[in-house]
Amino acid sequence: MKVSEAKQQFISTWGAMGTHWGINRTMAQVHALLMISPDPLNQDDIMAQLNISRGNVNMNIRELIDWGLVDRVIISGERKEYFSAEKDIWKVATQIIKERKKRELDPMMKLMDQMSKVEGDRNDKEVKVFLDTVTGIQKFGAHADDMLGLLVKSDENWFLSTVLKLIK
Amino acid sequence: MKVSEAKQQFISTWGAMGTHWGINRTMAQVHALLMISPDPLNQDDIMAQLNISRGNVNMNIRELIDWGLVDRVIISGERKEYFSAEKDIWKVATQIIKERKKRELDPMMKLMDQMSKVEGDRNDKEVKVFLDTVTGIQKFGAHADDMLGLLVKSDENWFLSTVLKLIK
DNA sequence: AATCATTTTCAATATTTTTTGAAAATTTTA
DNA sequence: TAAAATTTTCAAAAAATATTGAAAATGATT
Repeated sequence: MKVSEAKQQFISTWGAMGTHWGINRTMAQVHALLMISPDPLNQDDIMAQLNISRGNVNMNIRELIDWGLVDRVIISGERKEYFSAEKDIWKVATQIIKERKKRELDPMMKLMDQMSKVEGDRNDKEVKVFLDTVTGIQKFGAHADDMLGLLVKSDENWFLSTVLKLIK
Repeated sequence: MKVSEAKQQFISTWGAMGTHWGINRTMAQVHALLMISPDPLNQDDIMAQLNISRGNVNMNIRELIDWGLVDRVIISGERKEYFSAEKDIWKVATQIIKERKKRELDPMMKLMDQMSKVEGDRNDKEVKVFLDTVTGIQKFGAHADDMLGLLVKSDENWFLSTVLKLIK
């Protein structure tokens, strides 16, 4: 496989993967493109490479910056804005996990807290099953939280790799 | 908050959460409804509770069965089919993780393997950055795999909770 | 085997999400 | 400060996705 071909494939796959994870296909493609670009790109570069409109590039880039996955880069002597993506995949993952936790897990857990205070007779089967589900999610959430923290740290932790293999 | 109100809220939140994770809103709602239902429900029950058509219920139930999250239940004396969802949230999570790994992570890693064999000069910056990205994803994927295995097992493993807290 | 009950399918429709592109806003240059 | 370059916005159009509902298929009962 040639490099140019492989790059196309990479971008397209990363985009498809994005849709499975609740991320806009184009946003994921822009991200992929920037990850494998040795140098920062500007809006026109991205438009040309992905065959999409200026407005589309602009919106998705903004979103990527919002997620902390892409940075604006100033190139001296250049008038246009350039963009580059974090290339260390660990940092990318860490960033995504942090954001999703903040945007999704935290609010969900807050809601579960409220729901666990629901009024009703605990001997009622309806109420019991509902509360059990809520409590289960709460416990799971706390654990998942620890787990994600662990994933983020495990890269740098020599001890952990050993433990992981051991338990597996 | 009253139970009926809380249930509605739960279903709606679980549905919204689903869309963030690449899951059809209705499918997530049906799942939520079944999780908090003390007894199995049939198609008509689900239609009534969620205000959706028969065809829609049918398709989403089938998908949930496909994911291993819902089971058909035979109720003796009843002619209709009934459905129930796994209520242990750990089993639910385990099942989802297993399925997503199989459907998404595994094929992605296979593709990365192919891409790592791309032809081209490794001194070329273009090629180098591309290969570094691919390699990074491969390493991350392997690690994430271990990690998911760990998450799945950690529920039953007394030792792990300690380690988790320790490292945090 | 005919009738009734239930489930499944799928073309048509509705809804949601994404994309476009031109106008407006902003920034830079002269 | 006017003109040129660039970025941003957002209403309208296009595309993708989800939903409906009625007809067909399947299964159960008499």
